[in-house]
Amino acid sequence: MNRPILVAVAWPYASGSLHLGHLAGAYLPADIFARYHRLIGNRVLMVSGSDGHGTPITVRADQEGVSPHEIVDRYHPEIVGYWDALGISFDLFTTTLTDNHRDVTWDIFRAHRERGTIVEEESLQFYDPQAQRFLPDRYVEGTCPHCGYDQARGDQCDNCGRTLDPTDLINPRSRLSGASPIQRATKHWFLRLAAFSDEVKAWLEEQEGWRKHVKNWALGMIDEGLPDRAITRDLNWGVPIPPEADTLGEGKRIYVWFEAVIGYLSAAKEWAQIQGTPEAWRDWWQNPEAESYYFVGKDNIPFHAVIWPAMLLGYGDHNLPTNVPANQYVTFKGAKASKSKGVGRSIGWYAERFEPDALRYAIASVLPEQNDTELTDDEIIRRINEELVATWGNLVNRVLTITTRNFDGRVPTPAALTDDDQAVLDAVDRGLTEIARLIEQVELRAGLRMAMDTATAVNVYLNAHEPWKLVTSDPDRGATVLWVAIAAIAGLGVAFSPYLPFTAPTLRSMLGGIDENGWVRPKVAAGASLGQVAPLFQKIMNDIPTDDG
RNA sequence: GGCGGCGUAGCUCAGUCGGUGAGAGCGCUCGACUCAUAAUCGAGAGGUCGGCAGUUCGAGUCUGCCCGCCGCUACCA
Repeated sequence: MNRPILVAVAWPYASGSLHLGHLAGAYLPADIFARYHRLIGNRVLMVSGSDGHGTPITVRADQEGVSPHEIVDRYHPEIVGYWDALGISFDLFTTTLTDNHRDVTWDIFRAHRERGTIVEEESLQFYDPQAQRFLPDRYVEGTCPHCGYDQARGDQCDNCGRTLDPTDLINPRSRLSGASPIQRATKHWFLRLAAFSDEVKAWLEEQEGWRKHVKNWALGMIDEGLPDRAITRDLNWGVPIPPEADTLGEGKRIYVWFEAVIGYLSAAKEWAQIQGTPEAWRDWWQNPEAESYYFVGKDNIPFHAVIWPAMLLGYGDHNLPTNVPANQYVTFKGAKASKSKGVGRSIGWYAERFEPDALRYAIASVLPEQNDTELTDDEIIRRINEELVATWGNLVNRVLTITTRNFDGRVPTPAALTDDDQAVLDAVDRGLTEIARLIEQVELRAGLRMAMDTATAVNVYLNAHEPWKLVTSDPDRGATVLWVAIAAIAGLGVAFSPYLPFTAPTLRSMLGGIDENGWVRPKVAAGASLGQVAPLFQKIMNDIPTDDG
């Protein structure tokens, strides 16, 4: 197999620290998927980057009295540090602040403008006459028409939770100056999404293997009708409008939702340039055999399952997503908990306290692929101690300890295999096949479960044949059983490797230096010297503060 | 309010096209084993599948209504 696989991962805002929800929602599943495909020999390109534009960044910059660029310069390296610490193996993790990204954005903008699907429209917007600025909805405050709350925002009432339009507010006022905002005409560029409704709908309907909530959501959105959507804003921070189209007046930029998704393409081009093969990106974007998978949270479904495909259709000659395996959310104490209870804890907090593979295991075993999933620190520790260490780590340790002690640190030489011996090896081979199928369907949690179940089968085999007794009562048989167990562990090591990339090479060297050789049970050579045996994972004792600590 | 998803054992979750007595992991109880990080293996207890009504020979699975949670609702992305 040698398929081109694009692994496109959501672009985090460079405006704050990421938490475990981000990791579980997008980055870890993307990495597991990418590592699997690399291992089976596919050409993987995994890209993302920090989103340098957008409201959260300008809000934070305003709060701190620094430039938005300073915010990005602070958080982008922190985010990159997470990926290094946890082995999230991007081929490129860039930002949206590059000239390359601007150029690609302009290219798509121009293509749509030429075909008439980006058009100029005039709209009325609130304007603060005192501050002399157009006001985003959330900068207009007033009294909620539904509940009477007097500090409702123009986009939503925080008291009753209803969605609002700024014109709904009673006695609207500007949050900047307190002045009464006036409605004033302003021109913006709009994307005419409706022009692509039929095409996107037909495409969505023929997609198979998509998650139910993703497909239904996207189709429902189309059935409700896709309105024209403004892609520029009255801002001074963002990708500029192409010069020939920058005719709407001062202080307008392309808004982040339009350009951020373009990052997948611009990052591929940037990667190709860095490689010194500037045309190489085409293999993932224009090769009809290429596949593309977009790992995002459920809040991002409309942008990846409807809007981005529409943008690509208008651009032409680029592949639409193969799948958008959007995850639900990880919740912490009902998602409403405070930082002190664990919600706001950064990935870095966990990365400093847990071995990376242990943390990856705990998160991968609760990936919210179907439902929101509740996760606590105690649950993470439980998964590591009761599952990872007890079943898999201990299996490796018990087998290699007996072997080292009785066979002079070498892989024993087996006699003829019995049916039981062959059966356990067959179970490992079947496990590899099944796990591969699950990973390709992006059912990563089930894949990991299957790997653990297979490890249990090997533990069962050991308990049934008791090699620790055979080594004295029937040494040939003992050698055979241990050889089988080592061969099984080698196969399991392959199955676990996309999930546990840090301990995968450690295990291979313990097993006598076997090579990585695709998604098959490796051959283990009798007589090979085993490496230094040590537990793959440490059990976590009570020295890590948990939710309540 | 509208749209979508979800609500299954103490906890975290599986249940494909409706069909033999509803599943897994962990926890719990009992037992086996003792090579191994007090790890492993086996057995058992534990569920009116959110509620009500309906379709059907038969529904966790389909339909309607209700309750609860999450997301979206186009100026957060």
